[in-house]
Amino acid sequence: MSDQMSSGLELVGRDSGIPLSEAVFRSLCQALCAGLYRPGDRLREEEVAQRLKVSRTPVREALGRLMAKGFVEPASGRGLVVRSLDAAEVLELYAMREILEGAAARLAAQHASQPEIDALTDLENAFEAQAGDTAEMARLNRAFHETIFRAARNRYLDSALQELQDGIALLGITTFSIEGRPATAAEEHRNLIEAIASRNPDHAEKLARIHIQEALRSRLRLLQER
Amino acid sequence: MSDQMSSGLELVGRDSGIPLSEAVFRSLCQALCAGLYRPGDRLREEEVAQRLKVSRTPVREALGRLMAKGFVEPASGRGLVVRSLDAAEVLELYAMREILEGAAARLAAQHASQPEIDALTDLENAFEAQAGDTAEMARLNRAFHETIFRAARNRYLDSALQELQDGIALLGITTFSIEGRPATAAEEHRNLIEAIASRNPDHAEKLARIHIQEALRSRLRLLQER
DNA sequence: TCGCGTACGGTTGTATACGAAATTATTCGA
DNA sequence: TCGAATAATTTCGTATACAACCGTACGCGA
Repeated sequence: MSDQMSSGLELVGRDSGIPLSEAVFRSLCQALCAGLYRPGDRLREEEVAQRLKVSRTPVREALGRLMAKGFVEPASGRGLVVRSLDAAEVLELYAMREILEGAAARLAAQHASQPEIDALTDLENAFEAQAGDTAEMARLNRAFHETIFRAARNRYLDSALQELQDGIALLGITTFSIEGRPATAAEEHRNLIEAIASRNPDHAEKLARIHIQEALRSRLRLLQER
Repeated sequence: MSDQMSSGLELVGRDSGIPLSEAVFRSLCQALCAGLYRPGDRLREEEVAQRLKVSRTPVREALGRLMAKGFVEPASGRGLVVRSLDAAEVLELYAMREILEGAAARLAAQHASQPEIDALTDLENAFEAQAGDTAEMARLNRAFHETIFRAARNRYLDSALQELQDGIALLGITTFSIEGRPATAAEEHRNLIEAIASRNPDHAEKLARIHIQEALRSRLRLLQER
């Protein structure tokens, strides 16, 4: 634990030569993913500026980017509010993910280099070595999928998938907290790696789509038990 | 022709209650698509601000959004420059479009309402009624595709496809200036409408993918004859 | 003549100040 | 007591001013 947890919302990476607005943006992303701001919460420029001890200008820039990403939306006269994904949007998000992850797996089976395939195996081993640490599992899982994205050799596909991943991170708690989900996901990952390594695009796409469908099942179970 | 062509870059929609930064953003998008700024051109905040007769603040916000869309990129010390798509990127763009348009057509075959199918037919009729006006053909073509996007009932898919369309608009001249391309496209459109109307997802996806592949062929022919 | 260092100009990054619009609270009247 | 109108406050949108950074060009020395 950091000794300066305070009320959260710490300015990240101020030491580096990155612009302040970038640091503010990252801080807000982090705060949103950490659940520091819950959906429906107001997000006022002045308040954020004061908490981060910067002026409104860089805050404004960061909020603009957050709005472009769809994380927050304007609430007439009351500043911005953190958006929440309704049930329909969750379904659409996973439907889109199925399309894109399927396509990425197909392309990865065609274009992945041997080092990339090795990296997938390494990440998967690390993933399975993690027992109960869901946060670390989520991190490794994301790294695994991002490796596939890059292996697909299409920057538009890559950035679209990154966007979706961010949207999922916004949903909060990961599905790996569900009993048995990590083991199932691990097996799906292993099969997918094998399909990619054996250069079988059709099979890779099919397995990736099934993987996302299973992830959706877990997600819905998680949402409904609230 | 407008009587105020001047040197271009007119501030659009200032009368409405939209924020200035939004108006600046639209103006710049328009200018970019119109080829007023060519790839490689510098885009300085101060210069744009003066030409639009606003301060740097809203210009800065607009340029930030343009950068997020990948239309411009920072050139250290020299402001921003308009990005150009190299050959590899064009291929990736169309590959991504094939994936997404295919998925959209599939979903549209499942979810399109009768009014939407009628709208597609109307737009296609209007498209074929246009003889030589390539600009109007491009507009109708985009409306046609956007109707399919919406009919797919997935807002993530829709926004991703809109982004790609913007990227294509950035390429400049449309492929409809090629001899015979409008007629070919029209036939592909008709076949696609029929597949959607007869609720055949597999066929709709296949036809949409072929349509994009043909569009890419035309695009490459256009690029190579420079 | 070539290389290095310094100085200058240009460009963005950030802060602060002002104005407009919308919302909310309060008060007055019925 | 309830409704409507007005005033006050909050919040954003825009402008302007200042500071820091990065290239570039010029000059000096080897």
